[in-house]
Amino acid sequence: MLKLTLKGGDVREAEQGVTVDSVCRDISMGLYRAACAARVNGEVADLRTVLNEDSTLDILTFDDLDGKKAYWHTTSHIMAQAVKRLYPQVKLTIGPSIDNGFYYDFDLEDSLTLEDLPKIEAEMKKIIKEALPLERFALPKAEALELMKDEPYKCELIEALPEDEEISFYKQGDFVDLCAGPHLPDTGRVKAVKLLSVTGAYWRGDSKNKMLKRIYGVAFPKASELEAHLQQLEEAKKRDHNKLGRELELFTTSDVIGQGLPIMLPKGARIIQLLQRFVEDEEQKRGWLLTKTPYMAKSDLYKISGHWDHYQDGMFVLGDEEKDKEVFALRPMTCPFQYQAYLNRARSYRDLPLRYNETSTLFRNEASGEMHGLIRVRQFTISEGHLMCRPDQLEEEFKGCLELAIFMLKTLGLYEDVSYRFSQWDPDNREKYIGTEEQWDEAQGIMKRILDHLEIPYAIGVGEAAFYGPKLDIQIKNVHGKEDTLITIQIDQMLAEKFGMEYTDADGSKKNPYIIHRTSIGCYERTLALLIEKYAGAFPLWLAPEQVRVMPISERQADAATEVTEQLKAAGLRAEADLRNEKIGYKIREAQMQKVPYMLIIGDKEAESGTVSVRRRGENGDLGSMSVEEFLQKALVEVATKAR
RNA sequence: GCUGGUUUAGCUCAGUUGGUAGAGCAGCUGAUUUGUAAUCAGCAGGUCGGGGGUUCAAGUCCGUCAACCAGCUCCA
Repeated sequence: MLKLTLKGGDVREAEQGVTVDSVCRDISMGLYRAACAARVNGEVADLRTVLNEDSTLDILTFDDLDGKKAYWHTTSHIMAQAVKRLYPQVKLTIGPSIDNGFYYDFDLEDSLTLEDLPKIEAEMKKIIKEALPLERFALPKAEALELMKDEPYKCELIEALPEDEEISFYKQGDFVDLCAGPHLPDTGRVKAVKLLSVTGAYWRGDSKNKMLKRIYGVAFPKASELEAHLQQLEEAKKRDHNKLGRELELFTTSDVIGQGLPIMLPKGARIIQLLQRFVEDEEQKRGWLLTKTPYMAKSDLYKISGHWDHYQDGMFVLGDEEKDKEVFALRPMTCPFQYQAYLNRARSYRDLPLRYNETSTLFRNEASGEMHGLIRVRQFTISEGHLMCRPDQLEEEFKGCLELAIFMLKTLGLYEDVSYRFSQWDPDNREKYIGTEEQWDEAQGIMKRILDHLEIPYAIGVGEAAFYGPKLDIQIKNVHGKEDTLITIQIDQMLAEKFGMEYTDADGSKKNPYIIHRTSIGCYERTLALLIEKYAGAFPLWLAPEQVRVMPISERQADAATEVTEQLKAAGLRAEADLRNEKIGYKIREAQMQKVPYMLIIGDKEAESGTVSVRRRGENGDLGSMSVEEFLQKALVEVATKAR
């Protein structure tokens, strides 16, 4: 008999050679039906796994991440089988599970559009109904290649595996796929499936390769869960900054201005102004010195910095090197400009650290397909800064930059939504970077020590570094789950040397300072986009473009309403009066839709007594009546504390 | 840049086999003077994304360019 130690420490006895699946059945039929995979001695495995020794056994259901992965991965195989049945000439590639479902990439000459998805879904339902068992088998490499001889992409994958490796396959009915697993025991375990979209994707993620057709989908054990998930996707769409930001008249775009060049409307511009003032004031408190540097420079500058060789595709170049005496380029980064400020005079070790900040507008010639709302644009304004320091100051200064970024994120309410990425270079892609291997090892070593010392939990992003150095990127996901960099802090020990930036040390020797590139709040456009989604357009009072809407019940109270509005404005609140002869319910509805935080309602009673009836955005009843002064105090405190 | 989709009034959308554009909301005007999420009536608003082509005739069919959306690649 075998001893199986279950989750929670229970020990069960079982026959030698029992499958995990039958252990599940012994435990309970409910668990048997819910099981997706198992963790056997710490390794994720199929439910068909045969147990021959004493083991720890953890049954994974759809509620476990690895269970979910097996479920979705199996669904992707079902989809591949369905596509293969409908389009026998299709060539299979890969089909993994992802964070929120699965996809499979196909090489198919026929066009494949959204309209084809229901047909594929129907075929998948047939396969599910057939409840085909998924059977695993392994072959030596030569036989694996023979088996997959009609699948060129599979052969390419097999070729890349070690010579002596046993290559695993999964078979369901007439469909066989190269796959490491694990999988559900049979296709009948999948219940509610929905195919969501069909898009293009490069083979092996390389734009030089052929573009394949990718189908995304999702599946759940219960139809109601699928329904809820689709509902959630719909809700997310409503928060999408690109939709909401336009509806709330924060920004717009224009065909004749061009892609990636949003127009900030008064409300959006106001929010950015508020953020900018807040950031600049906070930076000043923390010892940062504001610079104002030009938006463009001669190519000479970019040749020194390395941008000309490593970033030219990303720059807007004015003029032609062949024909023109001088060629200019709009700046894609602030670094080389602020370095010129450093170079203004000789620096002593006593001058360091020197912290330069700038509200810096940058221009990057992104490829046409990359632009997206306010997240990815061609012109943006960033709270950029460069800090020159001595080696002994590096960690403390890095920490200061990080603390500033965290302070900003916490104030905005975004801190709980971010994660850290330690972005390193890719040694196999040398032409992307300047500097030597030794310099990279050193810079990354320093950053690693600092991050570990500060106990920053990070993921590593290979190949995500800037061309001049490693980065700590603070990542955030948008409402659709897509991740972007919000804030970045970088250590650079290469550009100071290129620019001849030095300081005289205590012993009289000349040294290159370390440079920290950093942003404190990120670029304002992207940060605004994330804020719109975070708050669904209902900004905290201190950031709301319109903070108070004053509404008289009838024309009789118009003067009182005007007076109250003026009083609020004089105290610094952004207040507007709605003096139209409309029903009060109508006015409230409009203010609610525009997400105005406070509505002040004035009837005869209020007008006489100098009070207002206060209503808070999103709430059904009024907070009650209070004097104008009382409201003002309350609101000003809320603004001052940046309450959320 | 690549794959697919979309583009009709300020917004959300109708528009039949190709036969010469419609609704609701918003806007304007008037009436209503209103107590908590849509008061009533009228008016105005469109080179159907731009520019070509096919046709007796194009919102509708076919190129092309642009913008927007999803994804890939790239990136703050």
